[in-house]
Amino acid sequence: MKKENVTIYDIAKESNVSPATVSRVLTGNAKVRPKTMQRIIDVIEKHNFRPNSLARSLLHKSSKTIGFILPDINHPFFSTLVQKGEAYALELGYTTFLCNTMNNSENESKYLQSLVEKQVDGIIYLGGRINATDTDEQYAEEIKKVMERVPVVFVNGQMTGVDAHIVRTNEEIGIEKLVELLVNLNHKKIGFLGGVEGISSTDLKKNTFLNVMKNKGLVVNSDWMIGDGFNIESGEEVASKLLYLKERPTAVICANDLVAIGVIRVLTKFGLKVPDDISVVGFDDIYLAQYFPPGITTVNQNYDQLGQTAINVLVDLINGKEAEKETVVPTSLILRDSCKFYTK
Amino acid sequence: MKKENVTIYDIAKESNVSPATVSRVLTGNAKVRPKTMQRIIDVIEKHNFRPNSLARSLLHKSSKTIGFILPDINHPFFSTLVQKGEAYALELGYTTFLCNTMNNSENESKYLQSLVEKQVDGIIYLGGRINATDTDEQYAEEIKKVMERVPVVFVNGQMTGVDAHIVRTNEEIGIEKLVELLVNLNHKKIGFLGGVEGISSTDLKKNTFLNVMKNKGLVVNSDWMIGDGFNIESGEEVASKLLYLKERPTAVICANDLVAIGVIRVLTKFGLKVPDDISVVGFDDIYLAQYFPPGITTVNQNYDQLGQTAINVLVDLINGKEAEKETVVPTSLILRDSCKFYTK
DNA sequence: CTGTTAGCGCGTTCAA
DNA sequence: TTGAACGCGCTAACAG
Repeated sequence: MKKENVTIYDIAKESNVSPATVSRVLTGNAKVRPKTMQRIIDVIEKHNFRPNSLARSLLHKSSKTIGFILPDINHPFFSTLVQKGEAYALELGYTTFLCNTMNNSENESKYLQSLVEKQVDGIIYLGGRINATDTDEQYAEEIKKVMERVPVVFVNGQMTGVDAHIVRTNEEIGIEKLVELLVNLNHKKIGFLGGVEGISSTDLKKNTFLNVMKNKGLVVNSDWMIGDGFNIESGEEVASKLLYLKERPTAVICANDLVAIGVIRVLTKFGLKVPDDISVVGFDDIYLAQYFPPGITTVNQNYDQLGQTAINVLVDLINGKEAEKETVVPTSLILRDSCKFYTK
Repeated sequence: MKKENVTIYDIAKESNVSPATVSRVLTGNAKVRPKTMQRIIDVIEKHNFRPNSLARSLLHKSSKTIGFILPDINHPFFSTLVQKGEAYALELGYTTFLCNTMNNSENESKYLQSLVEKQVDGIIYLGGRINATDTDEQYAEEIKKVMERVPVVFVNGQMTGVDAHIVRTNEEIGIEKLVELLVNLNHKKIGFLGGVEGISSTDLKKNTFLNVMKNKGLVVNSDWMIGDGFNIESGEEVASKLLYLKERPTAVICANDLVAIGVIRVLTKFGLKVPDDISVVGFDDIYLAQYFPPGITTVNQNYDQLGQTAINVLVDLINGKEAEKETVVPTSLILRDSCKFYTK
């Protein structure tokens, strides 16, 4: 099935010019006599010739390619973010490699290697290892070695001991806004559901939640901070535990919208109405949040800005420019119908 | 920001061997004295050296890379399918380029070019241009030129005049099963909602629907075949039109699950209960179908098999083997709670 | 078992 | 305005 490759030599020969002239036409880097140019273009079109970007990249030591490492392309948070980043990178002349690790740490290593070998100009790192609150020493070493060769930007993550550029959502303020909303709605018993201990975004959200509650003089029952996961199933699981409690919270903040969906499902199934009997809020503002009944009040991730900023920082790094070490992207509260004034 | 590249020459020099020997330990293609090997490995590790796969691919004329062209990575059908295909390709030693065209035909051209230039070994084509019932002549020419250089597999699509290998879902049987289910549930007034005219999968589904209905001796009111789109919004829109009809269908088949979700939302909002007042079924069995209340009866796409088959066919083509010109992947009916026996 | 060499396809000197 | 020649990093073929 080998198809013979047409090269600039073939084009050159057929056009009675040198390969260098063909190259000039291709790149537009130098003047070529219009007549000659036209002749060459005709031959190129005739053979449907495309230059080999491998050879070009080899020469330039730049592939105009950015790699994305992400844990799960099926999770709407990541797919949305990646899409925004990709679109913007394309505008800037970069194509992208999407590396979906499927939440598998081994795959992260493989892909990291692969991206280096493929000579990407930069890497955007999302989730996975950089989401652990306690950094694994070995992983840190690995990424540091990668960073010696290729600039890397972490999105919503960090690794202790790794001096990477970071772009992140302001999750603290997001949680703060949610708590304040619920408190304004007269809720005093508020819980936090879902997430995974040891994952930095969860830990950060939980800590922020506890702090804000404390500042408001509100007590958090430890039974109200449970859950283990980021998907709908884990939301269902945690909600069913909630049902057995003698004293239930009147409102819950969920680690993300998927968890909120799971929680709402189970509560509804067992006869509790959202928001009438219990208020539920999420985080991320995924596409579904507006459509899942009753419409989920949540915190918008500002996907556009997050994606573009990450790319901007990375491209600056690629070009040897200075860049902010840490950029924090603001969030906004999205009010829908999953929470309500508490009247008791 | 240029980081100087370590090459096998540097490694060779420092290990007091020739570049060829370094290459041998890298590839494992020939024997090297263990002691020498160890010395080389040490130097490689010391410098954290990784071979440049660009150079390697240039030499081998094979990049061990597969490109995916897809219209929308945010659509769960595509993201799920791509994920399955990608995972399987990885097992076979191929990394993948994901090219998300964002439903933009220009981007399809760009990415097609880009993949050829990047010397991918093969291309999996999903959606977009190959989904048009009537093929655009120009697009056909373009893809034919690509196919002269790189093997291409179409998934759930086709182009008249383009002799491509195709792997597709058995959408006809899927629709047939849905109609039969509804008829067995005593429904006689059945509609088809959503989809876009001129998109082959829609046209195919609609035609199959009409044929099966005819064979059952059932009449389809043309007011019951409406809609324009594949997302939740379009489902909402079409459902609101349904509400104004004097005579409404007692059951509707939706072009996909997202449309079904939109339809259910609006019907519910206006006081019609699903499935009590009207039965609604979808297509694709996306992740959400089981979770969106009341749980959507649908047709499973068999993502694993679809993805793996596509990759298998493509890899066969890459290796110059014969492959089935068209492979049809079976579907299965997934029964949930969005339809019900009609009792009037 | 190891070294030398050539060439994959391209773009950029330098020289004409 | 054009051409000749080199080298990007790697590996296969050939010698030794």
